[in-house]
Amino acid sequence: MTMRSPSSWNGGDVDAEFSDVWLEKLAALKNSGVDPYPSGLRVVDRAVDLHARYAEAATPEPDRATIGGRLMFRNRMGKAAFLRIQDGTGRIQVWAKVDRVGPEAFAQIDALDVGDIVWATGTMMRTRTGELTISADHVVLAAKTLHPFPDRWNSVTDIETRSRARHVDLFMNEDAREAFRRRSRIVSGLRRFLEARDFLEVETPMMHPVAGGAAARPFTTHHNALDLPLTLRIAPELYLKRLVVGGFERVFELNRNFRNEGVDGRHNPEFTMLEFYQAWSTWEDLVALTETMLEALAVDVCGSAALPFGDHVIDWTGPYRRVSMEEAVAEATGLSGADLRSVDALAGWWAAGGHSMKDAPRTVGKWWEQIFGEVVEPTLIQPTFVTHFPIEISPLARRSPDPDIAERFELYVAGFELANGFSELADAVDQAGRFRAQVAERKAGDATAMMYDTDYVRALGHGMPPTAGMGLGVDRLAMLFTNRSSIRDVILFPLMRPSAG
RNA sequence: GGGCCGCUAGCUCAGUCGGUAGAGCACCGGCCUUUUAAGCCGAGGGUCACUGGUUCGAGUCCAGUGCGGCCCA
Repeated sequence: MTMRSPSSWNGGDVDAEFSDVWLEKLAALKNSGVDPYPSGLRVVDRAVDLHARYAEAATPEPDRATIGGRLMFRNRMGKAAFLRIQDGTGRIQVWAKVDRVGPEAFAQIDALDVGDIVWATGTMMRTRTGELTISADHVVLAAKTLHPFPDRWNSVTDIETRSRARHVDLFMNEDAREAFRRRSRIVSGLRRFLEARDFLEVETPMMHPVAGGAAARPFTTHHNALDLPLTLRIAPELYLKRLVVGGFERVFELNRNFRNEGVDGRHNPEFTMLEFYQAWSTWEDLVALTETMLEALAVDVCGSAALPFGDHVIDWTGPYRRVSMEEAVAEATGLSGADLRSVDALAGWWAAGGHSMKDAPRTVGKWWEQIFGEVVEPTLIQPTFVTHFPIEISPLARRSPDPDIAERFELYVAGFELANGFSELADAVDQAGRFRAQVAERKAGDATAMMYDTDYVRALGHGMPPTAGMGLGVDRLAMLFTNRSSIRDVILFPLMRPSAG
């Protein structure tokens, strides 16, 4: 049986959920008049503050300290005990002996289990070996655990157990706590960076009549009172640009998107994306802004611009390498000149490499996309801007002087896509045509092709200033900044099948 | 969707050639007033993921299913 979780439903049977041993402990406490879940206890001190305050004091003044937290280790020795308590900041040791707390109170301390939430008050001291310790006057059970404590040495390592029971992962593993603290600093750092540049944070709908702004399958849902089919959003893009039309010239949204696709080490069906739009700008302005932002964020959050990731050290110092998709494909294939714009030449190279021709692309741009994704993408370890994307896979981006090429870029790091941005298409008539082409592809069987968004075309018709916009995958950035190879290690509660237990 | 791997006590894991189900920690009982993964003595705890098959006998071999992990598409 695996560790129980909210997703494993047993019909609410308490006796099935908790073993007899622990329910008997709980009953014994209640029978002896001890409230196992008391209210109103307050803490005055935190472990990290105590360690800082007495760092220089060999024999600290007998100042009072009052702390609370989870009992992580306990050394009982007859008529005295050491308790090591972990609060939200760290650990502090508590020393309790019977001739100070009294025999009745000591019996209750003796009955504590590792894993209990404990409150303690006393005076500061150091042990014989110099460890800062609270010599307790009172130790009180603040919340009784009903579960056996995980292995003291090995903790909980299985990624499934850690994901399903994140609370256990967090109180057992400091590196898990640190990863999620760092993720929080990444999010707040991104927010501060943009707010300092006069961006306005907005919240646009998560439920869309027409899911748009990206090539992805949506989740579907339904509004009862309006009898309205809805989809969860796959991107906030179209709403954000309608705000730019409205005159909010710098907007961003830092929030969840939902894509009804597979789950693996880099994909969770709901994921956090930063999207921002800046009027009176081009894609090249955002490339520069992105370099500035990520370098500053790495230093701010991680203390360095050179961060380990797997076997690599990623150097987040700008400027990053730039390569056009056509150059990247030329380098990968050895093709040149007209061959790079020839479906036959590209298909020939692909087939000659022994690759499958099943569902082969029918346009130059889609061949570039396929060859790039297959051959080039995994090799882009250091931050690299790939630029000048094919127009037919960029239905919301402005055309470059070459009408087959969009003013678009993507940022690749560690072999995967981290960000995607472009100069926004402002021509409502061109946009209408691009949507129609997408609808045609959808009818031809591409379930990820976009749908025609009338509201968006109508909005563009009011005139949008020349604008550039970008989306950045926050979960993936968190992976890169915390050196985690699985997205499940940086999402507190990743989607998982309900466990059988 | 395909391939490979995993699933044994609450946790981390052993389990040989098919022959009585194991260890450490946790939990329970006893001792222990400065420990540091405290220590010492003793006890309990198992639907070996599930279903079926082969066999005198299956944790072990075979097939299927479930959940998960890694790689590929």
